[in-house]
Amino acid sequence: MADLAPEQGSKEKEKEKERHDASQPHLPPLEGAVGGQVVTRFPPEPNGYPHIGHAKAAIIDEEYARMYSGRLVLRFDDTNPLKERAEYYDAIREGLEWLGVKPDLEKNTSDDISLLHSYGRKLIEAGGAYVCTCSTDRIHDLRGKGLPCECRSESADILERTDKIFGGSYRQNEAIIRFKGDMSDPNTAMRDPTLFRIIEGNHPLLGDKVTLWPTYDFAAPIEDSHDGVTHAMRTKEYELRNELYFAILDRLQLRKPRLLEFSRLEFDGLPVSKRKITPLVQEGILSGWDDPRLPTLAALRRRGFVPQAIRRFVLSLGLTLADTKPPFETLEAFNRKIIDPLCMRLYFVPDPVEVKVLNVTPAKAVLKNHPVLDLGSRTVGVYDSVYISGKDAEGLKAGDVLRLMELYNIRISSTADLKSGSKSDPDSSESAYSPEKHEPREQKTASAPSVIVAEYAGNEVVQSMPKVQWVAKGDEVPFKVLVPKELYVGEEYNKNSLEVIQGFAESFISTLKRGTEIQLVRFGFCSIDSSNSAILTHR
RNA sequence: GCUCCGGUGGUGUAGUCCGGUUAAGCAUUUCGCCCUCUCAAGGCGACGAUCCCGGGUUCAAAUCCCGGCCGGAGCACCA
Repeated sequence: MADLAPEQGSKEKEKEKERHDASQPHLPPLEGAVGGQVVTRFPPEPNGYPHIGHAKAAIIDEEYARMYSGRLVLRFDDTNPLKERAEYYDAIREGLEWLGVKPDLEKNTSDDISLLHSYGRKLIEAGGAYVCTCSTDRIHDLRGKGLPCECRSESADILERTDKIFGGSYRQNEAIIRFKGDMSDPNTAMRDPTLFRIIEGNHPLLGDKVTLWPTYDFAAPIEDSHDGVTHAMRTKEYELRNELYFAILDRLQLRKPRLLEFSRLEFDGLPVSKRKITPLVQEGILSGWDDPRLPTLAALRRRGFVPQAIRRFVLSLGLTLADTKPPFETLEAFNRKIIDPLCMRLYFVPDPVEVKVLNVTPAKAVLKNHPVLDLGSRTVGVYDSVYISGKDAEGLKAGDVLRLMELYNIRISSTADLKSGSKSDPDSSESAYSPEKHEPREQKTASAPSVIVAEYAGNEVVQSMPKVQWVAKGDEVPFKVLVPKELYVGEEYNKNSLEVIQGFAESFISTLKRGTEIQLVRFGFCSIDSSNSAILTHR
């Protein structure tokens, strides 16, 4: 209700307010933070699609920047031409935009390549680094033993070597620049780590003009310092490199940001690693990087998660070093609460079974799109037959009474077909539609009756009466719901990671746009994926 | 192997720095009840942790100290 920031759009203000609502999970205070002067940074490497792990880092970075009215820098850490690709810069930008993370500045580490080079040269000149021409094996070996190599000594040709490496006279693998640390330091990150290496690749932004590339260890501290970052957050696997980070800045006499670590975010069964995902995408087992079984932002989005839920979820995790995998259900709970009031309710019957109702006159049912909120309604004509789900039909016996939601009550007269009707082949679909191409698994159906006969049993809503959703015969459209399961069970790809549930839905469903979030009554929340399919977001 | 970091109910966390005022707050899950023409949301409630273990310091320890156990990370010319 504050009357501040009059120039800001009120809609924008609302959004901002919502996002930082005090009643929602929030982060602890930042040590050493001064209002208006905090600068954080999100430094992804453009080497893949952004996932939930990126979301955690980006959201924390942004929350802190906003919390102290500071600034957020998005810096693409693109110092390895072998891995970066132009499409990934875009994918990351898109992901952030969707998340609602708005950087105040966007830049690339590669923009500063000459700055980085000059600091590299400066470091060598100050005796803080040297050119090493040893083989990778030898370096590895000596590092393990805690012993220095000849290149390290102050010997003669250091100037010559320096000119050579900056002048581009060395080829890939012939020389690197190493930090002069302590070869016997218990922290192996300090045993003369690599600061620059030669990569004769094609950088998406700089092409092949540059071949001497800084490593993350060198670029990160300098960039952070140079970008005015006051609080640099990274995941805890970098902890051992903090010492190096500060040592580099010390020797270069550059301002030191504060460093904070937090644990990585990953879900059980939902691997984030490219090693596990890429092959599945390439082999076509997954539909792409937005396959609903993936923890990528694109997948979460396609599956029906909203950014606000991801933000709340991430904030609820807090800043902790403990390595744990939070339950995916928690994310679902956040999402469910947010989307529930926005989702239209529709009827879908898996495994449809026809119910013919006697003694009834054709009716027009007006179905509410939401039980309590005013989201409008739709009208469905019912002659005398409807479909209900196989599961609801299963236990019925003559005399049972149930309510077809928002229609009328029926009393079962006969389920005779149940017994005579095939106990046979559970995989043969008794419905007219046929499954499309590669469906991993068909919904298994116990012997379902083909037609149940019932009679009209009044229209009174009785609290205790079972209520089931239905689809009018004649109004039905074949519909399938993709149910994403764990992609990996342990180290193994889960062959049943995508279940496909077939059924009938109201024809109205096919008018919905892709990406529309709905709730299939007594089934779950779903994101419309095509005119005849949806993805289960969660129950 | 060496070094570093973690270890609070089924799960994720708050509290730990500045020891007592909560023998442990919140969320999620599960289970009840209420509401309800959904197995959703909402409301209420319940179950559930001797705060990894063992010592020590103290009138008092989840909180401090020591030892151990378990888990993770790093030891790349990746980030």
